[in-house]
Amino acid sequence: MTNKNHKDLPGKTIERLSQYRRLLYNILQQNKHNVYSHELAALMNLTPVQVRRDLMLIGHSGSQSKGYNVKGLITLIGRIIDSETGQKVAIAGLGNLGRAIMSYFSGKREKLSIVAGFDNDTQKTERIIAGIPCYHINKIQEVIAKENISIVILTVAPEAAHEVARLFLDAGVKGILNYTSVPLTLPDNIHLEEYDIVTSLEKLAFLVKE
Amino acid sequence: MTNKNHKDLPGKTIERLSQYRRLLYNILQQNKHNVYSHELAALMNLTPVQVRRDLMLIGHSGSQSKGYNVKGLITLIGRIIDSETGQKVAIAGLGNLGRAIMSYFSGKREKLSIVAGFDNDTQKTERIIAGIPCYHINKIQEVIAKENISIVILTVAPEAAHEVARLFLDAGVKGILNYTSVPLTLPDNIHLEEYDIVTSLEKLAFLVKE
DNA sequence: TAGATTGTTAATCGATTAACAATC
DNA sequence: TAGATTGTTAATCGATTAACAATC
Repeated sequence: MTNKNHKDLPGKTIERLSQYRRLLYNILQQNKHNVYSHELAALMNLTPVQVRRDLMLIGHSGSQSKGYNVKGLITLIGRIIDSETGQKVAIAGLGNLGRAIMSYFSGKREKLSIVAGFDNDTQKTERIIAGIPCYHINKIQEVIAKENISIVILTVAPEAAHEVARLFLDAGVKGILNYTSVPLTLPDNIHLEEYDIVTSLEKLAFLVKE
Repeated sequence: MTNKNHKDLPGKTIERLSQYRRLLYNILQQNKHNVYSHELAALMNLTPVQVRRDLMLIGHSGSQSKGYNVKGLITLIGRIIDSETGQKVAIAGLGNLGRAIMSYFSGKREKLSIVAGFDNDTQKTERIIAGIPCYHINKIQEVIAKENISIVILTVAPEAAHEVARLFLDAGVKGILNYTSVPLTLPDNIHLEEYDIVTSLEKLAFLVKE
């Protein structure tokens, strides 16, 4: 049964859809037009059942003889996770991490592009880094409105995290990807993803020492 | 009841312990020696119950009048997640992301230190970056053994991910923190944490567009 | 005593996996 | 028909939250 309401797809399924798509592009480049659930599963370290269940949830069906059609699946995933009109992203904080993300993303996703960088250090602003124009943070309001930016990636220093987040919220941003080590508390209508490098390294260290 | 067997603490609890500890250090710096579960919860965007349950699982008890003792809790968390002797970490890939992590970590954790960087570009190796000596990847075996490094952070290009991971496994590393966008398949006795920036940004974009 | 808090079990929620029918 | 595969429900597992007793 097709699940028309993509809003209520499990969060983990959404994450995997993003990863399936990337692998599917690779598969297509190898001129392979169909793929079995166990092949995708092996590539992603999952069980074939989980792959089939994810595809069931988005209403993509395959054939027992040939598996799933790669192009069709790429298209469907795009219809689900991409926005039709495209979404624009800003980066706050142009240190090593900010620049790493900038150059990593540069031109990768059609529907999701980083279009502005911000920093409070004038040495780093009013110029173009990795193809992306960079501004002083006192231009947040102006640039966010003009470019219609809906998402910001926070890579600022911990001390500045709360304040900078607030500036972007006031400017109208709807989602924050928080790479500072400071947990943020945001209004309910703002979406938040947080990731903390220290935490994941400490967790791994805990697992390794056992 | 004290859970002596820290091995089977829930993974999510381990992650939160790392974050509690960081906040507790801040609290201590403000000369606050006790903290209530609702205070910690507010700082981390959790419910007080969840905080209390985590602390129950590690066997730390508080007082109804004063809450939890900050120093005692820091010490206990350290006993659980740190290794007594300390653990050493290498970074593979000295691009923007690798360097961001290096400078971020530099001297932050006593029991967990990044002691070597590796790259295949000789321009970036045989020198010291952010206080950390950097070597050509043909020295992996030698350096990992000499320094007794048990964890590697992978920030290499996607094409190189599998090959480089293998080199480190062969050299005896026990855990991999994978920041390449390539999912890795590893032997059961090797611990793995993966994080993919593109996936989290795409997930956030999906949530925002709804 | 009333109010605030900790500590703990049971219930719920979310995600994965087992089991198996249906199809090629 | 036998074997491999997809599709789907039910069972299980893991994590969070609700409920409440105990204590200061």
